[in-house]
Amino acid sequence: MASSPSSQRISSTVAEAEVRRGPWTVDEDLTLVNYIAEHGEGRWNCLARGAGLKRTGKSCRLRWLNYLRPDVKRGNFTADEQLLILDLHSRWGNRWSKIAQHLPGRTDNEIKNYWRTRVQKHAKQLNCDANSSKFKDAMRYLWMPRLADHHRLHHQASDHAAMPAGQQPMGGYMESSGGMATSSSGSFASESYDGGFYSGSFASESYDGGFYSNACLGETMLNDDGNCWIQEAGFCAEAATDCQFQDTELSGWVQGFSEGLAEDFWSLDDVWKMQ
DNA sequence: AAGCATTCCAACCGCTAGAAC
DNA sequence: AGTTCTAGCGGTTGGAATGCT
Repeated sequence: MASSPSSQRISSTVAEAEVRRGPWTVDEDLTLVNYIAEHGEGRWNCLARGAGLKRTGKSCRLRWLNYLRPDVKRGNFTADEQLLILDLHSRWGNRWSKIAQHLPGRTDNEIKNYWRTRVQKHAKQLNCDANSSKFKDAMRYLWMPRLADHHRLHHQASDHAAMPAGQQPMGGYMESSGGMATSSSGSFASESYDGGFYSGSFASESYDGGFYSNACLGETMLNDDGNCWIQEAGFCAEAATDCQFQDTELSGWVQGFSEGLAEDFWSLDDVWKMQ
């Protein structure tokens, strides 16, 4: 990222005069990339000195990991990724690096920014905290099913076409036992995520109402290397909105969402626009 | 067209844990 | 055992880009 010198924050003290801060220039990027290509990464302070960069090792490391690494995926999050983030965050909270491990090519910084700018924005619109159980339930019952359903509509045909020949659906991916904690177990190995639809990922361990496992999990199939393919998503937005929530307060609240905010937050167009 | 507000994201900061000495 | 160094994490900020009036 090039920038004009005037826009760069330069340290003022004599001791720090040699340390550059602020946006990286193209030259700096090239220097760092070339140096790492030749010497490898690690020992960042030594690396910074060795490369002749007037940056801290910390700054070099961050630049490399978040921007220059060849496998960094850029661009908007896909529906798959959004679903995964929502689910993983409901499980682990702000464990960004842990969440990022399940999204190949995405950095913790990017996921963190996504959460803060997109998800928390919606929470604010809804006048609740993004970490509140109320908001999490709304995500599970409305946002995620809608995203997943929309995903299904978009990809069903192509997924079918792309499925390896001769493979048959496994039947219910997870048998509902009336509680998500049981039905969700074992479905979340990162290895099983191949960038496709992450079936079985919507369950929250804290949720035991049984609704999600029944209404939301589709039939799946696994390919030879264990990757999970969705065969047919067994739930839809209607299932979610028709659901009778056990919590009457939440039910009314969600109903308010559906009616009052359908054109905004819960609009599929709006959700899809974020991709 | 200009000014203001908002959004988005790269980069920084402080802190912690673990390794090395 | 104590100190220093390094890597990594999560929170925060600055400013460019974009949208709105």
